[in-house]
Amino acid sequence: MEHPPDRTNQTSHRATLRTIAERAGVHVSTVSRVLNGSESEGSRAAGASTIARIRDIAGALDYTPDPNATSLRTQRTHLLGVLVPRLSDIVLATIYEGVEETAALHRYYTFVANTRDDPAEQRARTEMMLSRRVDGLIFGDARSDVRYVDDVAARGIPFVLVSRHVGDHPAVTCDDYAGGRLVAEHLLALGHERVGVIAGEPYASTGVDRSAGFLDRYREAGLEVPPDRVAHSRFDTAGGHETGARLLTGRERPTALFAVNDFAAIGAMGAVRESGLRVGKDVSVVGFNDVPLARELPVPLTTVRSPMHKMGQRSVELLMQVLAGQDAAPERLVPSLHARASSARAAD
Amino acid sequence: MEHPPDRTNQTSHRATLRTIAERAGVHVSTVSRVLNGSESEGSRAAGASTIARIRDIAGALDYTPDPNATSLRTQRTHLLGVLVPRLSDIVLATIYEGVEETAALHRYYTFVANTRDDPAEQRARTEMMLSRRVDGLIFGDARSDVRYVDDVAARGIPFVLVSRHVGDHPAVTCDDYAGGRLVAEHLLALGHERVGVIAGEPYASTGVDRSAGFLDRYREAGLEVPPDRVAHSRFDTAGGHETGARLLTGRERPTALFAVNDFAAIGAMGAVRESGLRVGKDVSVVGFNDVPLARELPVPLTTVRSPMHKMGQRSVELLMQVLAGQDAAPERLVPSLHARASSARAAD
DNA sequence: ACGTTTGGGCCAAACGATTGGGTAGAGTGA
DNA sequence: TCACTCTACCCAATCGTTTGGCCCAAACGT
Repeated sequence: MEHPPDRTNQTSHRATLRTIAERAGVHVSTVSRVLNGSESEGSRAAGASTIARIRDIAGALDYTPDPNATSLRTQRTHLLGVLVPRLSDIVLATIYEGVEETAALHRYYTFVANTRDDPAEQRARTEMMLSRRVDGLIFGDARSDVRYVDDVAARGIPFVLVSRHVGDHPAVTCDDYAGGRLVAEHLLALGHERVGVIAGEPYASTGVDRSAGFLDRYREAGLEVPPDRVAHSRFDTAGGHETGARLLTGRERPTALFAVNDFAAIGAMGAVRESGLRVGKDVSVVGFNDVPLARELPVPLTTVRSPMHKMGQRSVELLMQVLAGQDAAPERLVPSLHARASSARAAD
Repeated sequence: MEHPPDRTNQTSHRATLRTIAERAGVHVSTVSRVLNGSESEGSRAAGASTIARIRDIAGALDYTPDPNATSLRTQRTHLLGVLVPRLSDIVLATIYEGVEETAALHRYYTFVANTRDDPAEQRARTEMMLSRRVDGLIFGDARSDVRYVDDVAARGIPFVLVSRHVGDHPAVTCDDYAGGRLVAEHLLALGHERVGVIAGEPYASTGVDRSAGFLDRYREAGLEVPPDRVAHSRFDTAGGHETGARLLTGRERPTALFAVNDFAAIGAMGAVRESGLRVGKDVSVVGFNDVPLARELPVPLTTVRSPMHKMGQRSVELLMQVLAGQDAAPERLVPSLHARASSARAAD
């Protein structure tokens, strides 16, 4: 089972334009024009029979152009860089699925890298991507405090944001503010007056907007949520657990918790259980994103569905516009609330 | 906020070997040799002062070599292709995190694509990767029924498998068989005699090995699990739910369910609840992988931890060996069981 | 019959880096 | 002094494509 030390047979009989040109008895530039499609170019380059011959030969040899040679010549790589906090977060993974799929449709390939929301990593990974000469970037990890993307913009590098927005760079997000309001609406309708918010990281527009929408709606209902019932947190289960536990220990225990992320919500459910309370009976819990397992939990989770896959798609399409030199308006996609057993009428 | 229609300023003053050569007053080949490190080459190419001068200039211009030009010349891209069933599966996402991280360490970049376990997609995506001239491939989606990887091997393309194994291609997996035995051991110790297995897809070695280990251990204990208590399933929550529900409706209801995947286990928990039973009281549920949220669930899930991140790492290292022409032995990493509230002593 | 178009190509210069050969001059040994 | 070896470079081909020109012959208009 020794592997061949060199890959000669892999590369040696890879067809190139030259191979085809020789076989067809025409010049390599003719082959290039014919194969490059663009109809008009092709048919101006050769007669119908020559075109057919070239196409046949290319097919038989299953020729694929060498992307390195192409990129070298054209100075565009058809490569996109995607930065996310972490891919093991289902939300980002799903967004990325949309990105990858759509990019492939446009014959683009994507690199993706985790930055852990760490500004140094963000910077480093971006430079790595640029050194690979990507045509454009998609940031899923924009921070409102460390505005690295401003620098990137200043350098004239084409990019879009996804999931989070910052400044007025082109971005595709969920309408998080509206989503937050939906949750408030829901909990108000169920009669919850004392509520807590697990608000996520302060530098991410997702958490910030969701909380803002929620708090605004409560304020409009005449029920200002006091600051000690709004706590920042990490976006994962552990973060939700801690923060949830903290919110539950106040003098007046809230009857409902809104976590700006499903995983934080699951953590919060853990905290509720640990306090000897029942989710959906003693304390309602609402999440955000509607990840697939939300509905499968022992107590199914009420949550706001955000169109993650679609956000990925749209972000690529937006980037295509930017690459074409058009300018691109921010987009916010509309969320919808899905009520399940984790939220119920207030008990008190 | 118009974007510049062309990216002249992005590319125009990108330093090349020539820029540096001119500034330094030497030939471009000299610059190449100096910058290419390799010590011996470098110092044979130029005198100490020239070397310093070149290095300085390159630094000042922050030169990075054009990977397309390099690849065109050297016929190697420093690119790796990674195929997974889907990235929104935390397990694969975590493996990929390990891959990406380790690849970056070796100055390789990775493309990743979802194949949904669909043979046609697998084939198509592989060809896409190859048309991008990747140096090697990592398959996280090998199927034991449609042996596409055999073809890939036959073409002499360097690759390794991760997560699943098939044939005797180089693979990095968890010792799934041992993991299955661990679960059996655990449930036997708790006195469970009637057990059901949610066995995953029949074409994935993960599920197959985990079930086999489990069933073998039960058999050794003199408790053969009847075939109607072993059911294939998809790996996601929905799959676990369905299959769990089916297993629970047999005449003699099992007192424990082993799902070969945490998400299937969560689905099974949903099914248990739906049958009016309590997880960890009436029915024990055990999963596999120990994804982070397993311990945060309302009823924390007993599960087997598989070193997902590490599998990703090791797979890259194995591929590096293959690329170096050495041959590479399969690896199986050892799993460990983590008992939590979802499994308890048998009730009957 | 003669200029002009057009169909059907060919030519060659890039793109940026690598690498197997030179080669001029300085130093060395005999 | 001569042959020789280093040292420190330079030369040029090459990887596979793209693309602005150029060119020849046939057809066409008048």
